[in-house]
Amino acid sequence: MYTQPRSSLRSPSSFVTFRLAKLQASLNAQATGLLKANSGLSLVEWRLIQILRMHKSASLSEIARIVQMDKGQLSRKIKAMVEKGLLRTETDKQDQRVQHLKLTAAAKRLSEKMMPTMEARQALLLADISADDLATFYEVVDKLDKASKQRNIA
Amino acid sequence: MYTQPRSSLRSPSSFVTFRLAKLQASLNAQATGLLKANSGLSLVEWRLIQILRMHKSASLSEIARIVQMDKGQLSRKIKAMVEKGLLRTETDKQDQRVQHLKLTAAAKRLSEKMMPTMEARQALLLADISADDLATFYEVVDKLDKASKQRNIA
DNA sequence: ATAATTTTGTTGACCTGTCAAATTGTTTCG
DNA sequence: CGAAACAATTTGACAGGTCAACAAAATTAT
Repeated sequence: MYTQPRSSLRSPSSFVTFRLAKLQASLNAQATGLLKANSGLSLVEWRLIQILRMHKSASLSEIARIVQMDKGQLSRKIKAMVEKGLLRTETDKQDQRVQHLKLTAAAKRLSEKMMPTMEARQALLLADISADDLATFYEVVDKLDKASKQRNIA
Repeated sequence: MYTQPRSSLRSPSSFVTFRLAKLQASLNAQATGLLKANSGLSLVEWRLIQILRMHKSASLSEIARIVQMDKGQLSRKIKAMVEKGLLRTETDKQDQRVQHLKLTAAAKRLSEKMMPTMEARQALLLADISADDLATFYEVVDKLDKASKQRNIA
């Protein structure tokens, strides 16, 4: 017996992706606002700083792999951050193409300063959500992520 | 007794928002690819067409409210879509500022043509997800959405 | 009626995200 | 060695998204 697709597409908002897109926009606006008000950092800058806080030093390509961010965008962003005094670059001794990126003291200070706010935000976001529900949520996110990699449909 | 924040922020990828951002990028790429291959529509065009399929006729401001999209972006997009022959505009009789937007036959044909693919995609995305898990997922999305509207933190 | 306010839509400026081509340095292999 | 293949980064072009200023029309308040 044939059953209707679970979420019929009569309404655009029933597309999973519509809802996620709206959520994403809202989350971005919130984070961008907090960062701007408290540190002057952009969202991308904040993310790069967090990556480098973890990895101490990484090259553009490594970062691109880790966050799945576009190389081109990264290249430009890094250039700007070096000019703003947030990053230092060191050319690799063996391979002169690769630049190792490191945080400057200024970037570390800004990161320290923002961290409580960003953790408070994360806590606020998750406040009403039970551990079980959150686990289920992440499972679904992972499944969607996997399915979204598939490029041949119909 | 104090417990660690549920998701400690040692790793950037533990931010809910990191994961959602990556998922979003992947979903967008998938949809954009399908649309381009099968119809030449952009993602935004597809979304606007779906909104108008539901509402028959709507003004720019109404759409902006429905999808929470920027007025400026909409204005330009609509102009382009009128030029491409996807939309018609009709000036309101009572209020000469408002333009009612309607789909052209061409837009409806394209939408019909794409719909099976987009429904198949939606089905693929949700294939492995139980109804219960999906419900939980949507609940969490709604909670995140609400929390993301809060602008004063810390 | 008319001045002040609000609403609708347009425009300019600017940032982010994606794709592809170009550049430069490194490695592989005949 | 030297040509071809490969990898890291840069650049150009363009779509998407956000913000703020603006003009025109409508509403309201006096």
